[in-house]
This record gives sequence, structure tokens and C-alpha cells, in this order.
Amino acid sequence: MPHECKVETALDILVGKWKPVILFHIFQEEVLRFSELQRLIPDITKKMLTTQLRELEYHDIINRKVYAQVPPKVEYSITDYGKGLTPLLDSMHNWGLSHLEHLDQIYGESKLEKNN
Amino acid sequence: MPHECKVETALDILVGKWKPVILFHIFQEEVLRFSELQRLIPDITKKMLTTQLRELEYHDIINRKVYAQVPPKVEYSITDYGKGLTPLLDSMHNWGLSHLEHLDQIYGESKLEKNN
DNA sequence: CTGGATCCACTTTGATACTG
DNA sequence: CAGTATCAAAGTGGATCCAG
Repeated sequence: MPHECKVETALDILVGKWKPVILFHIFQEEVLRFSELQRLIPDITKKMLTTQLRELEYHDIINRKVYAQVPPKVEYSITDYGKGLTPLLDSMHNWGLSHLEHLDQIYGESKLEKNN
Repeated sequence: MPHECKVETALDILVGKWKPVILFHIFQEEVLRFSELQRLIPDITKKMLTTQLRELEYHDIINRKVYAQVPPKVEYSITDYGKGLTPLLDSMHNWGLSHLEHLDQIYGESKLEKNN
């Protein structure tokens, strides 16, 4: 089989309880410090924020810039390569949006989360 | 905020240890019986196959057709609505494919899975 | 300020046996 | 054939404390 399915590969990069929201904020703000991400995502713990950022960094989606100063300052931003995710994220967002409407039509708007 | 990110919504539908491969086979074969899916995905247990199929069915991605006969016969197929996932899955596959190459360039081809 | 390290709770998945 | 039920194992996320 010369042609294999790599959907899972893409999923692996985006999946993780906090990765979408982290990416959302960094895409939107361009550059964010660790503490700013914490403030934007109140429920995340430092541990999770760190690990999710590290994974995104490993995949060259985000950049980690450390300022050699005290107190420490670290800025996260989307890499040029990472910006290539934009069309895919848009597609996923749009499909997700329309899917919520579809579920509404099928099951009614009960028991569907409106929050976010 | 009138415009919220629904990337997670899309992720929720596709995520699950076996969902991508299940969808892959049903998309490819059009119609598959429970036992045929088991054969195509040797490592999956009946329990997981059942639950993942149920979730996809709940989201109206696949159709479950039960033949009232003995021994039982159940066929799974992609719904018309589910076929709307094709562009998204293609995008994810293509991005995943190029991402593997990108990782190769960064880290070399060591420690990257070649199997699948 | 930006983490790392540990320990624990919860969730997800797997193994196995059983059933209409 | 196509599941369900039960229990065990593994994986994931959270709470807390420590550190440069």
C-alpha cells in the first residue's frame, strides 16, 4: 500500500486538551508570554501549559524565545511553518461550526453545549 | 465574543484511537460489515469497535443498517452528510503527509515511525 | 516569572467471558 | 455474527510543592 492515511498524524499535532485554545490565542495575539497565556486560559495549570507548549514547539508550530534576564521572560509565537496550519484550522473550524448546526437539526438544541 | 473557535468540535468527532482508520476503511469500501471491519483492523477489540462506531453514528457520520436475520448481519456505511467530511479529511491527510517530511528535515529520519 | 518534579484521581483502552 | 458485561491495565490531566 503505497498510499497511507496520515489523518492521524495531523490529529496528533492538534489533539491535546489545551492545544487548540493555546494556538487560537497565539495566532490571534502573534506573541504571548507564558504568564499571558495563563491569564488568557485561567483553568490551565502551569504543568499542562508547559507540556502542551513543548509539544507544539517540538513540531515546529510555535517558537519559544527566552530572554536571558531576571525575572525570566519567555515569549511564544507561531513559526512561519506553523502559519501553514491556518487553512487546515479554518477548515476544521468551519466544519465544526456547521456540524453543531447539523446536530441541532437532528437532536434539537437540547443537551448541546452552548458555552465556550 | 460572537466568533468562537470550533476546531475542538471537529477534533472531537475524529479523535478516538480507532476512528480515523475505521472511517478510512468505510470510505474506501463503501459498505462494511462488523466482522469485515474486525478483519481489516486486526488489533481492535469488539468493544472498541462497537463504541467508536456508535459515536460516529451518533454524529451522523456513518449509517448502521441491521438485517433482521440470524445469524445477525450489520452493515456500516458513510452517510450522505458524512461524505461532507471528505475535503476536511483530505486536507488533514495532506497536511499530515507534508508534516512528516518537515519533521524529517528538522530531526532527520530517525525515531520517526515508518510503519502504518 | 517560568518552569520542573511528584503524586494522585480520573478516563480511556484492553482482555476475557458471556449472549441473543 | 454482532455484540454486552466485567474487570484490569494503561494513559492523561490536575494538585501541590520546589527551584533558578
